[in-house]
Amino acid sequence: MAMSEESGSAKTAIKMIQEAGARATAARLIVLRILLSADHALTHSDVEQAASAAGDLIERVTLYRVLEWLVDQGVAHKTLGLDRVWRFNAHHEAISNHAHFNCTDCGRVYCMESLNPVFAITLPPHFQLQQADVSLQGLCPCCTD
Amino acid sequence: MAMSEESGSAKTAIKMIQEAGARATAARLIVLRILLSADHALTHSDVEQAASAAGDLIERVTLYRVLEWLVDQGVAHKTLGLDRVWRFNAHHEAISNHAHFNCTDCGRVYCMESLNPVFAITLPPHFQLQQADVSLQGLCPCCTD
DNA sequence: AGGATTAAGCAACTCAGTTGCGTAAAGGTC
DNA sequence: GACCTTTACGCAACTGAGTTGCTTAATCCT
Repeated sequence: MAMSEESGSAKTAIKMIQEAGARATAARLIVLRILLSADHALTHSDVEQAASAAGDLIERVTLYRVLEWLVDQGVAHKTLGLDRVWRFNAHHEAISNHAHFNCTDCGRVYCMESLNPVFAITLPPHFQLQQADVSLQGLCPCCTD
Repeated sequence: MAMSEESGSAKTAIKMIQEAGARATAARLIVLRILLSADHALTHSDVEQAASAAGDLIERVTLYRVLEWLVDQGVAHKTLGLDRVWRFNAHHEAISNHAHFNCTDCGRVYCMESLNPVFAITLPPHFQLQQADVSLQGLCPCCTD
């Protein structure tokens, strides 16, 4: 697996991984760099294609494990699209609970980082709330007429 | 496929199907009856097991098609669980947009019918909102210590 | 009851994600 | 810098939800 010379965002990627106290392997750097530079959440195969387009071939299973690992480390997070496919996203700064926007046309998923809606919830008895997510559906900029 | 005698909820099921202007087949009645009597959203295999427990064997593909059909008719609706499995639910009365509660322990999904949170959303430019869903995570009554 | 329409049933398939295990790479130690 | 332990990669085979095509059977309208 060829490692190209480090760019600005790659350094950040290395830092993020090393701060997690783990090995900065080629696959992890490549994947994290791709996630960081994307403007929307990427599927496994999106990442695979992006890597391959850059000349980096990443093995299927490795990619699954890297993505899962990034989520476990808190470096990335994942959302389930309406097509039952996980999509991954990474951010330079830790962001709080935020909404996701699913495009009903192209299927892309966007993180609405600044969108943290406040709403009051009163659950039925014996339900213990841990987290609340907002999922938005509509048309993304690429798909608006 | 054996049809047992009609109970109260089954009549409603028949009505709901006939009002959709379609054939009230055995499979559709059985499935709809099961969905109506459940207190939480059911997976394909939940329905299959419930039917089989009642002595009604429903073919895999038929079940998929019935569930999909019920959703298309607006009689049932479906939500994606965190395990990437669709869960189905039916209600005697049409209910508006509502939140879903995902139990992080047992995986069950509950419709919070009376829970229709209001929140203000301002999207980035060129995003067109069509729908907003709220997904809750936590412990359900079965799983609370 | 008869006949056109529509759904059920079966088999084979797709596709995202997983598991097990042997090999290779990372990074600390001498 | 070479060595060694730990950890990740790579490969193959598997799982399980959901789909598709096509034949047979059931529904229900007249």
